Order: sequence, then C-alpha cells, then structure tokens
Amino acid sequence: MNISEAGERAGLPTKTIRYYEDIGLVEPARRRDNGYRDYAERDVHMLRFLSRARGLGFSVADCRALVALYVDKDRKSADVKGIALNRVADIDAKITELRAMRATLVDLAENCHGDDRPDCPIIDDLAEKLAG
Amino acid sequence: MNISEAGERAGLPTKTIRYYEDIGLVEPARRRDNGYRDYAERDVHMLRFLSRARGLGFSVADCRALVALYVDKDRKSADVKGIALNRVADIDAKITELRAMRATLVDLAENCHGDDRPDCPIIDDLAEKLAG
DNA sequence: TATAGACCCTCCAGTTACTGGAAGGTCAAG
DNA sequence: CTTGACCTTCCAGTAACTGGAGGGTCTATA
Repeated sequence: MNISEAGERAGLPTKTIRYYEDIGLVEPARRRDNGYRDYAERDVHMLRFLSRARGLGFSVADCRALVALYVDKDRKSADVKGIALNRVADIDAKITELRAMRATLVDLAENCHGDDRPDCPIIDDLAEKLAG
Repeated sequence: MNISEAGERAGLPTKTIRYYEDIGLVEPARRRDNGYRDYAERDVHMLRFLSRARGLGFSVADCRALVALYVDKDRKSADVKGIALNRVADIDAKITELRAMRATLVDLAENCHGDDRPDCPIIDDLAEKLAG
C-alpha cells in the first residue's frame, strides 16, 4: 500500500513516516518500480506501535529502545517496564511543576481586579515591586 | 555591569540574555568603548521579570505581551489577567493529558511481571497484540 | 613586561520532533 | 490528453535556547 494509506491506518502523517525513516527509527520502506514506498501490514503495525508510544509521551529515543525490545524475542520484560516507569517518574515531575505554576498564577490572578485600571499584582509580582 | 553579573542577578545565562536581545524581546544593551554590553539596575529588573515569567511557563510570545504591558503605564489589569488565565487553562489541559498518560502507563506496568521473561503487556499493548 | 585565566564578542550549528512548501514525477479517470 | 490526487526529494522553519569555534579584552601576578 502507498504511504498515505499506511499513514491513515497507523495514525501518522506521511511526513512523519518519512521522517522516521530518515532518522532510522524504522527500516527504509520497500520501493515499487516507480519509486513509491510500499507498505505491508507488518510495517503498519510498527508505525502504529510508534504512534501509540509517542502518544504516551515516549521520546523518540525511548521509542528506539522500545522498538529494539519489540523486535527482540529474547527481551526481558523488566527492561520494558523500566522504560515505562522512568516515563511515569518524568510525568510525575512535570505534573508537580505544572501544579506549582498553576497555584502561583491562580493566586496572582485572584488578587488582580482585572478591570481598566493599570495596577496589577501579576505584573507587580513578576517585577518584584512588592518585594521592594 | 557586565553581562555575566546581570545574568547572575537576573537568574539567566548570558547566552539567553544575548538571545533575548537577538529576538528583540529586550532592548539592545548599551555598549562600552570595548564593545562589552553594559547593564544597569533597570535592565536587570527587566531580565528578572522575564526570567520569572518564563519560569511560570509563559511563552516568549506571552512574554512579549507582558513586557509591553509592563512598560505601558496605561495598561488595563484585565489584559494581564487574561494572559495569566489563558496560561492556567493551558496548564490544566496539559495536566489532564499527563494524568491520562500516567494512568495508562501505570496500568500497563502493573500488569508486567518485570523479570527475565520476554512476554510483556506493555509491548503487547503498544503493538495491539492483545486486541488482535 | 609577560602571561595566565577569566571575561567578553560574533557567528554558526545542533537540539526535539516534526511541519510546510517548492519543484517535479506518476497514476487513474473522464 | 488533461486534471487532480498521489508520490518523490530537498530545504527551511518552528521554540527557546545551548554549545562551540575563533578571537579580542581585562586584571592580577611573577
């Protein structure tokens, strides 16, 4: 099948598929006589695998490792689990950081009257006028 | 003062300060005879303002707007509040997304025995073997 | 006075993971 | 035989820096 059909089935834009091929994340596709890439079911599976992994926030570097484990029939499930749990730790850190930002912003916004007057505790805080 | 001292006081690397000048986020710094950039307290204030805003996750585009409002003595506090609340909405969306990812990953990891054996529900799920 | 080390400068390239667009070949339908 | 939807490659741009090369400047010490 052509790249656009493979993309539709895998949930990836054609641009992205070519990009994954460029950076060696997937094997170069077979080519037809006319130079068009030709995909089989197996390829679509791999692309869909990548689409899902990226959707779960795995980096392309993670995906490289996951692909290697995917094709390695002697893999240890512990290795895969390790990558997944690292990712959970990353997410936890990110959530913590975002919550702190959110709290600060909400606090500032709540103290801002939000009308036509120029004085604004948000600006003041960013500028540290309050502190001196 | 030199750029490194300004950077230390503002909490920004010198590279970043020059970059902000490049993209026009801050005014070009005054220069000494030797070509070195020369910063005053006011400049440090502005840089610190930017450092804090970036630290709260405002994009550089947001920062541009905030700087404009910062220097505009006729600003409406509602404009500033609007930017802050948009940012809160962005954060909420991001947190929701991350929580969903986290739940999926934890669920998968919990079902993975994580030992030397190759069969792994994480890989299986990414590959959709379970579903088909 | 020489020199070492810590500054400073500019400019270019790389990062992440794509995305958009130009220029051009191919294919199927009418 | 033309139209439009495919496909190809390659180059540039995105966000927000960061690293490094190559070179000038300043200050303290021997």
